[in-house]
Amino acid sequence: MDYNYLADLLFPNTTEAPADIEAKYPPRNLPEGAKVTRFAPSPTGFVHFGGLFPSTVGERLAHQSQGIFYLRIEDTDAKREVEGAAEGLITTLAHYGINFDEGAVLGGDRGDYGPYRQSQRASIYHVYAKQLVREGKAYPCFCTDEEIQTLSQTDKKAEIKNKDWHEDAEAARLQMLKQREFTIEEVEAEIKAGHKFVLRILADGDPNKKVPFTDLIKGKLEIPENDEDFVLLKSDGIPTYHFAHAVDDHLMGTTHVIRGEEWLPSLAKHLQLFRYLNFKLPKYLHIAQIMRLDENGSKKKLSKRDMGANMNDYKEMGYAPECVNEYVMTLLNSNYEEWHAQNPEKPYTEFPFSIKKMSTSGCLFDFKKFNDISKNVISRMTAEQVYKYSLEWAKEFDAEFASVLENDPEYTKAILAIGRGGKKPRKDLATWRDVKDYAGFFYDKYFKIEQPIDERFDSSDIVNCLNAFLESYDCCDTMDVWFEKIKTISAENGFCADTKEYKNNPDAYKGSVADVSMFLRVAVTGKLNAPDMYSVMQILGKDKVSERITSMIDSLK
RNA sequence: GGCCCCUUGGUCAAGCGGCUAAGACAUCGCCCUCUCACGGCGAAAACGGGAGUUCGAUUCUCCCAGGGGUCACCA
Repeated sequence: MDYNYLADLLFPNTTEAPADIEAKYPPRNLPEGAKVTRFAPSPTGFVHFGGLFPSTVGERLAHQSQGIFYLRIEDTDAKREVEGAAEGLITTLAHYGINFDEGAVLGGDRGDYGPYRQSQRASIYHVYAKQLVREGKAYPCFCTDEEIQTLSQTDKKAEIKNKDWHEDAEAARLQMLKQREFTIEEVEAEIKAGHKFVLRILADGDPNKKVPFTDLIKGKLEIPENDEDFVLLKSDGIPTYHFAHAVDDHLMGTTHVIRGEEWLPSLAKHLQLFRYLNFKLPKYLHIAQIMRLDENGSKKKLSKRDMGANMNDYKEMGYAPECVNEYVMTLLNSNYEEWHAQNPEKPYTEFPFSIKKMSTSGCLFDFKKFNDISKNVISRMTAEQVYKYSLEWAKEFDAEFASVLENDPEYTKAILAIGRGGKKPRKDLATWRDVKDYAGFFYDKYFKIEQPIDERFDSSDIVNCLNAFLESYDCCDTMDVWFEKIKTISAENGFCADTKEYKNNPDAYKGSVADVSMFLRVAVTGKLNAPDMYSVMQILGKDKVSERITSMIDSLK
């Protein structure tokens, strides 16, 4: 077989040699040990939670080593591509602080190792494809899609759990193997007839032979050699993931390939390809998948459509991006939480991220844990920050609330400052959406009696206590004086002023000072639970406090 | 079904041949307390099973089981 002739037949317009391409992609001038990593999504939708892991790892590894982190768009499948998805991915990633040194950015590409969109690199792949044909390592296959589908029954594979499937697949493989035997004349005839072909690798592996391989996360693995003549170039001349991965990561100088562990089964193909192409193999990090629980209680890979998968949803739910980062970091490096506890003020980017600390097994997404982290992050913010972020959120998702918030910024900030800034800050907010529930009662627009006063109390007693409070209330009182007055009112109306005493002897009283406080709380906030009443009243102001208490009294008469 | 990966409390996980097997979240008590939140103290809760190596296995090896992933001209 004259492979050179075959190569020219298949790629008549490809004139460059691999060496010509290599010259355009010189080694990067980086310090010793610098890592070059990339995030390489296909533009088929949004960034999902699972995608945040490899991108965060890549970003950390590169920037921690003064390396390069770039974005490559794997748009090799026009059928699945979603209009505007690439731009959406870039925007979302930026929202989570994932910034790229090179690659696809809004409005074009940046960097000397592009193009960074695979659809624009067809001619480059063809150079290497042609080279493989010349060396007898790849061959054209003229089988149609339908033929292969029928043979392998892939559309029925869900039902075929037994050996049938295996046999069908084997039959398909043998059929395809025949393609290996085509003569030059036959290929020439097919080409002349205008038939399309896919380019397949001529696999030389024996799956019974295992090659040792070390993954930086998984450790030592045994990979069976590849014997599948997988597709390099689709019939439209665009490469498959496998081929594009090898060519691009080689040319772009990727030192560490970071991807999900679902790629492990096809690693054998990649090892073979790098060997065929004579490329230096990069290091690999196969990250364990994020899981979710299905309705039967078993773990499944978290995928699109799943609750919590779409990162754009987090914005709407009101989660701050730094909360998401924190959670991702705790899952990525188990010692992150400890470090953060010791360095509460430092951003996560100062944490010494370590590959060794990455888990080998998939974890479940835990909203409870995530919310806890979120509460901690927000509790450390200033009232000013909380105001800014919650207003930003409200402007986008709750315009009415936004206008209420910014109607009197100082008032809102005073509210948000309650219990904030001390050693033991309140942790009421996990999301910006929570602000409305937490502090809505401060605004007349949202104030209503949500939880009534316990029915076991006599309304005349309640009215008496509230009236007594109104008479004695002085907004200039200190907290101590304020509370002493409530105690006095309690005692005068048959409620125990001392809660301990009340506990010891509950039958001697109508209730305790805690109950009297509850009357006030419901009257003023409409709720059974609220932040410190003294602070609430201070911020609300005497007029508003009086108005609400009076209103409660009227409703009880 | 073949192949590959994974397996410590409900969840995330320390551990890397000898420990009363950390810690965090969640749960449940108690304390603090005007409620809630915070904070403090405490409780309950785990090495999937079986062989082997070894004086000694959560830790090393093998087998099994369970879970997950993958088997496209998708990535």
